[in-house]
Amino acid sequence: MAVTRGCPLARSTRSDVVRFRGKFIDHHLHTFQSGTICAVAEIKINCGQTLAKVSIFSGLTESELAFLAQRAVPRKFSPGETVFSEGEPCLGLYVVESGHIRIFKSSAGGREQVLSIDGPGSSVAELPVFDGGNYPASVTAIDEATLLFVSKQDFQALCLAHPQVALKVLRVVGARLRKLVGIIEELSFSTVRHRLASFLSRLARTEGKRTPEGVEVTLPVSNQELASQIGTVRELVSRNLSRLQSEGMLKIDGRNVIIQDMKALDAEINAPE
Amino acid sequence: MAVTRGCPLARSTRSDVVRFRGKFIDHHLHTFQSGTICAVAEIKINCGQTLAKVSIFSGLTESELAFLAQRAVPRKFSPGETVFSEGEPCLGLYVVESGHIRIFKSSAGGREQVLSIDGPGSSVAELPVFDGGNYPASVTAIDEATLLFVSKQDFQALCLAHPQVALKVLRVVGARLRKLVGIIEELSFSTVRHRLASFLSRLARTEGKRTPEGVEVTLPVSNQELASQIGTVRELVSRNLSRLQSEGMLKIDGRNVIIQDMKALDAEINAPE
DNA sequence: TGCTCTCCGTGACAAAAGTCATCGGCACGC
DNA sequence: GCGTGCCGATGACTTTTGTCACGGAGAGCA
Repeated sequence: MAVTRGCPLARSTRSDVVRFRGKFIDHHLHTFQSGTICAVAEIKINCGQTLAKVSIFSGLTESELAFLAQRAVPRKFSPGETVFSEGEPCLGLYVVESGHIRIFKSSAGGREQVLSIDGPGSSVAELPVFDGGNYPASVTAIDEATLLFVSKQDFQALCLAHPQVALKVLRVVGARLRKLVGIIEELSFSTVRHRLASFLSRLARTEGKRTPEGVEVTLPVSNQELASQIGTVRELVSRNLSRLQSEGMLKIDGRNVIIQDMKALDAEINAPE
Repeated sequence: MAVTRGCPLARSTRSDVVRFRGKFIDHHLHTFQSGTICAVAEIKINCGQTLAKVSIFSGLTESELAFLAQRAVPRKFSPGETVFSEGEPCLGLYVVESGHIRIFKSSAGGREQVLSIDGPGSSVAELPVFDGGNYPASVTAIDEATLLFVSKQDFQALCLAHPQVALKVLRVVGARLRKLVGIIEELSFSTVRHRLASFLSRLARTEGKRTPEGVEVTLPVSNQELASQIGTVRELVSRNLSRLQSEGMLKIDGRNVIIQDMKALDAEINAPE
């Protein structure tokens, strides 16, 4: 219960002005009428365009999007600010317009387990909207982020009126479920070393640069955060990274990692046990 | 990779006649016309009634259920028989008519992690139906079980025609997601001892009998299976049970467990770490 | 009766995970 | 320039987890 870890991922860029804005437009404003505040009205103009890009809303007509845009409430968040917390009653879902969010569970002992990191176009909490329960996990903004809030009622109505949307939601949710099952698999069957190797390999594939020395990647986060993402603690990440380095697979320089032996790393992942 | 564990949960009641029946009506028969085989036609009569009891189909009209019943293909399984395996392309979903099924992942090392145990009225694989991917986990029958197979196409059509069904599916899927998140939480944050205590406590609450000695429960499964359910190995379940016993919380007699100190057990669950 | 299987419990280890404490670096703000 | 906080590395331990190997109980079968 102790633990004052501060907000993970939130770094230098803190801005309390924006934070205030975030607080200002709060949860209970989904009954909010557009146009009362200029800045907000302005954001709304973009909503239609943003919404069209969101996978679950693609395929809706112009006017349907407008309908939705009318009802979507934009909320701004500063890095580390919480969108909602595990256990709170679910009022509606969010769509990420810009920035990134972090969905996670936290333990009594102060540890955190990241379930998903999502960027623009993703929707968050599509599911608790339907089963009536509380939010099963917490969500915070990673960077400066704008989310659109859509109330439970509006969204359910939309799904009834447009079965296509419901099918899209199911598709998205399918992906989410796969991700969760993947996490379970890794936690249940593999070691920290495996998970770390797996993380690095994924990173290398998605954004590694080939250099004569090997594939170069930049760790996007601190060891602490990395630990939360692969389900362990800071120290073990540090130690395992060192170990991989001493075994000659990697070369670490701050957050820069050069994977010298990609084969060995991948072999690590499909290792016997 | 070694491991010849035999089929878990499948016990004495094996019947090869039924197994043959199960194989006979196979995956590719969803184009199957009703009436060609008497026995099957007979089962179909019950389909409508069964389907009405399935949560995702409740609320459909008589004729809609009949429509679905026409297309649903019954398949029988013997204990331990596999319904489908992880990685296979998803052809449709199943509804449990009778018996129980076991959804699980297996590791290269031969370990298994149970994701869910479902009984009559549950649907299985609602999700991969929509996102087009393969089945994310394997499913086997636990006991003698009858499942109804509904093809992807039929089900999608149904959802489009009856948005209510889609919403129901979303509700069901919400529950599934919660369960998965719960598993992740337990795996990530707690020890085998915790998970075991948690399992016992749950069991005691749902089907414990009060006796002068304490709450009496019967373990529904072998230690091996229990291990798969809480994400560990046989030996650890055995050892931890013994330890709880030696600490005076339990009294174990075969699969009969008397929880003498329910308070201590629950304290164990919400323990510091 | 003996054979085979599954199930359960355990001892002996080995390996992995996690805790605690310490140290040095770096950025920021006052 | 100095305190404060986050960050990373690492040593020293403890606990937990997992593996291997064995032995014994009990069911089912030929």
